[in-house]
Amino acid sequence: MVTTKDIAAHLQLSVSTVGRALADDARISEQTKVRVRQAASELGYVGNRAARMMRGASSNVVGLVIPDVRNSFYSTIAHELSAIMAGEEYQLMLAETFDDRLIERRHLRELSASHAAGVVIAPTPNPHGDSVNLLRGMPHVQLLRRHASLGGQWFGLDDQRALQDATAHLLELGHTRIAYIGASEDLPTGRERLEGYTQALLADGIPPASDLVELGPPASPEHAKEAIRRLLNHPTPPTAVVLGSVQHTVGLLDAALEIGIEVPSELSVVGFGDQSGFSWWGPGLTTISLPIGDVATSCGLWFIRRLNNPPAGNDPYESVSAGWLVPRGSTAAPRAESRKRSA
Amino acid sequence: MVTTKDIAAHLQLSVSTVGRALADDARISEQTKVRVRQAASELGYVGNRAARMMRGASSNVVGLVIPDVRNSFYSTIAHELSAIMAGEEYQLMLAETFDDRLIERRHLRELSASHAAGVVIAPTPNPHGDSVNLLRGMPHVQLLRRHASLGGQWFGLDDQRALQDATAHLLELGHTRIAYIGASEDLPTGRERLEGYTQALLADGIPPASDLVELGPPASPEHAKEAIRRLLNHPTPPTAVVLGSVQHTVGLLDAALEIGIEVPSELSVVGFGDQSGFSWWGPGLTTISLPIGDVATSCGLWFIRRLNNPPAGNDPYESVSAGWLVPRGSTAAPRAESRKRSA
DNA sequence: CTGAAAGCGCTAACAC
DNA sequence: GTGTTAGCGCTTTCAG
Repeated sequence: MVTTKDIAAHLQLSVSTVGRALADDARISEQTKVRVRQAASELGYVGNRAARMMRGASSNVVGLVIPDVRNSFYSTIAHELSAIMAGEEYQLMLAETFDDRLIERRHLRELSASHAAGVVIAPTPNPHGDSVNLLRGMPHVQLLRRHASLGGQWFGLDDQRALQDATAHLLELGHTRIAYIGASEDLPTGRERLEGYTQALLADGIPPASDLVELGPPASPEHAKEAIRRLLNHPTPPTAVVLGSVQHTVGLLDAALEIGIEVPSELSVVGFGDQSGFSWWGPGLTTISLPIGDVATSCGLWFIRRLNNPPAGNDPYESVSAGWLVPRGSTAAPRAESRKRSA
Repeated sequence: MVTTKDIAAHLQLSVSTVGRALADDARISEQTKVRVRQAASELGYVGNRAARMMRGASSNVVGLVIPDVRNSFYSTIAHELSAIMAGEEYQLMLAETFDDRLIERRHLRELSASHAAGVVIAPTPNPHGDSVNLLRGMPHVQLLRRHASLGGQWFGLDDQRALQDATAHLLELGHTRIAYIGASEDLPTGRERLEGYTQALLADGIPPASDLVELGPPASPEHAKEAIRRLLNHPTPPTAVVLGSVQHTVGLLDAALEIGIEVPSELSVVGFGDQSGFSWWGPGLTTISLPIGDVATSCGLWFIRRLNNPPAGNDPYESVSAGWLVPRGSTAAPRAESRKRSA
């Protein structure tokens, strides 16, 4: 291992001069700087981060704290951030929480103990008080999900508008009994999405019916499977359903094939997010496509800049990206019989 | 930050005694150890890893070097490893190579410079000499892919058998003109898979035809799209196709819908791997399901054990897991006309 | 059994 | 402009 000492000996200089030259200190002559830099690259000098960290510097590690990387939303995010970080000499630490606030806390402790340069986090529904404190001590930004206690820096989606558009699409087709299966309200995104669904109905003068709303854990396809069974056993079943999470969409698509629901004649379906395979399903899934990759990229670039030149204050910053409806075959006007029945 | 010095002061001991007690040194009395341990936990002492690293210790970081985490194979692996590592006080560093050996080298340099505890790697087709040397200096294990120069520790799939089984399934149905679209031969897994395909044909007395084999970059769905067009424009087109990579499978499924290929009547298809959505596609995709999660788990557990008690030698260790055929609707006997034509 | 002291590589105060 | 020195928290001689 080549150290500053080696360079100093090689050039008959003191370690401090070498250190200063490498740090581009104003007090060092240009000539010396050049000599030092050259010697450093010749000898293959690589700064010892452990030593720097002992002097209070932070590491080049950025933590990515997310529920589950198998979810295509989060693997896309991991990919985009990893690519950006690698280009900027940062390393990405992967930390999965499974929506468990204690696991989340453990990861944040670990990141804090290792003097992480920063944290990008999609928080659990209700982060632990310790987690809030730990994050206060590290530069961080929230992604997709947000929790007021974790500060005002956030990059996310317009969740309300996404569901509003999805629901409006079904209303335009003539549906009136529209069900919603989505993430529970303890998640901020869950609240927003439910609100979008509700608002769209109200805008059309349709009172939201609580027996058409099925909320559950966002990471569970099973919830959607059970929910759709319940909904279809209803005396006057819905003629359409809107999904409020990727995993619920996956669950519903599986269930529809298992049960043998006829889409769109028996039931129209609007999915959430657009991943490989949604276009293959049955007549093609009409869905809300969301620019996850772009959100992650913006977030990554913004965060890097912040890490490289830390701002004095901690001004809130929000970025909201909108999705768009991708019409495919899974939505159609309700059958006459259904319309009559629901009238 | 609580240090050993603080504990020493608190207990009227020297730092060395505290350090030794925490390291469970034999020379320290049991009583002192107990006192020290108690004080440590009371004061909330957390060892400073930077300081330890300066003394030559390695970090608790395990690098995961893979082509692209958006690929479901690799996101599954990232997930399983991350879960195992978190439980053992290790942290998982995500490093994507995009099958570029220079990016791979950069990641390995970074991991080496940060004294990573170890590396789990799915190597690029032909790793750089520097990468080989860097890995020699770190505990490591190869996953899925293997390269002889990177040592004999490897966890992977029985690639040859997977393709042999897939091809045999089509032969049993009566196909004789069976095409193969898969990863290029510079990838060890690519060679194995092609070999499996070839062997199955030979076992049935059918000479492999080079114009039915389409090799290309494994991460590119586009390659499969172009390949299937070429194959179908053939004067005597194949009646069936076997895929030799997940991305090629995705590409082919997309292309089949775009072009409007009738599956299985016009073309039988056997996919590679089984991910969410494959069962939705058309009549359901017959495919080779592969136990990626299990392979990753075994690999993770084995590697952790190795990190915790490093063995004297570096004996080779190989673990091969087999996949299995999942028959669905995308394969059927060839049409009489096809059979006649190819006869 | 325990303590004192040195040193890992780097940076920052303090000289000149 | 450059050199000297001290110290970050820990482990590890070397003394007792």
